[in-house]
Amino acid sequence: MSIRVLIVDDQALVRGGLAMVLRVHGDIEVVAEAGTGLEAIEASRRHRPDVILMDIRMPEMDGLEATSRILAAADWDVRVLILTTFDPDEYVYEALRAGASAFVLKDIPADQLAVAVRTVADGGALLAPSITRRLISRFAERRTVGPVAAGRVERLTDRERDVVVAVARGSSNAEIARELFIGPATVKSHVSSVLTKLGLRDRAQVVVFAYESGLVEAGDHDIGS
Amino acid sequence: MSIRVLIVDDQALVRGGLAMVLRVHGDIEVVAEAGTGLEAIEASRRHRPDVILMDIRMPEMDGLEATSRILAAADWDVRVLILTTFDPDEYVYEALRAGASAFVLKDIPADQLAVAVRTVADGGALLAPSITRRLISRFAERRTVGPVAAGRVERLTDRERDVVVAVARGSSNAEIARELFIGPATVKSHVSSVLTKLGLRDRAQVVVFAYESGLVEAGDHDIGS
DNA sequence: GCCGTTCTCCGCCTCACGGGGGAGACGGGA
DNA sequence: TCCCGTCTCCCCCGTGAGGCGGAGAACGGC
Repeated sequence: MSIRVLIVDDQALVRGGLAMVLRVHGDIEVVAEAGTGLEAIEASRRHRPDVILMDIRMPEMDGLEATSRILAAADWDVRVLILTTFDPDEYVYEALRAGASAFVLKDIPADQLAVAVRTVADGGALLAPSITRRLISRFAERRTVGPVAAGRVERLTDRERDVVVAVARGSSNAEIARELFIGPATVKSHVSSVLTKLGLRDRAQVVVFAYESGLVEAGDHDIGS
Repeated sequence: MSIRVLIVDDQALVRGGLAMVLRVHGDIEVVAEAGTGLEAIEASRRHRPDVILMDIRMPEMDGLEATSRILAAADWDVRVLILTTFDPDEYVYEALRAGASAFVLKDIPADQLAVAVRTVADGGALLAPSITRRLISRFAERRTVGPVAAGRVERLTDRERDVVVAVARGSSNAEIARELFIGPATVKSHVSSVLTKLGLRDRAQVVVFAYESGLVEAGDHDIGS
């Protein structure tokens, strides 16, 4: 059971090179090639590949757009591996949002490319080391050194932190009072000292602070219930 | 110039195996081994390795704690590669926050481990495919399907979105008016329609909405200037 | 014992915020 | 042509929010 691959790149030479590199592996089969985003959509529908090697910069429709369209319309199991020359941030994040499973640079060694294809086909994901680095640091800075925020969170007392978290859920003072089993006046005084200690103006800024400092994280809770 | 590696694992057999696997590569040199977190700190200080292969579960002090302590105290260039058996979420995120450059599972093929060590030593980062997958999906879901938020953002007009973003930076109505070159009354009416359309109560909840829906993201801007 | 911190709560005052309602201008679509 | 959505702006009014000042109780350290 070989891995069926579709190669998408506007340069025929690149397509040929990739196909040649992959064909030497017995478990990988290049079933089609495409030179534009539109062709990629058409080819993927007809050949139903397991993995698509997708370039980004292409005429007619770029690889990111093609990726989201293919994934949105696919009724079979297909994964997209973005293969590009440069690694500008926007592309990476857009690609991940588009649903790509991998983002590797074209300077990848030939044997590593086959590994990447297998990894993706197996349901895994894979990023170029430099990109992984950025993604990690972007993720890691969340809880560690929020910009101005850092170094001020610890000045808050436990109770004040409770209040901040509640405020960051969108609760009013009265609601917070009920949640924490204290009087509304107490909530107000906690909020006041929080505002003073953090140099903020109102509860809206407290919410911003909570997210930026990592005290709460997007996805932690719901809104609008 | 070989890569100097410190191996940290509480099981001597595992340490030996890893050392053996790595030693066959001419460019990698195992300079020391440690069996606990405390030993790891001591050994890293003495041998100043380029890369540390770090297990998580260990007596005395676990690998995550040891990682952050080593990285915090290090005055030379050292990177940590977390090498563990399982892949529970908490560990991954804690490891990334602790400053690890890589997180790979022990079922990694021997030759891939050497690749991982070289990647990390080169300043890159690397995650096990399954973990990359989770990190990506965790990242991707931000802008796509914010819980209740999703499906409501698009009901906002362009101008209303502008206002929401401004509110989510912690701006007051007067400030937003200056930022957008419109009257304060106009800002109020935009904010009002936003509150109505989204079923929210006040601007604090708008901030929550903005973060939860991905309209703004932690790290996008500063607070407290 | 005294002092500092934290948590709890009270009042008073001011004002930005948000609801309600209305209105004129512009542009696109029926 | 008329209608609708959007953007702009205005009024009044009630209230929640936040600043300021004060106070008592519990706890722990000196």
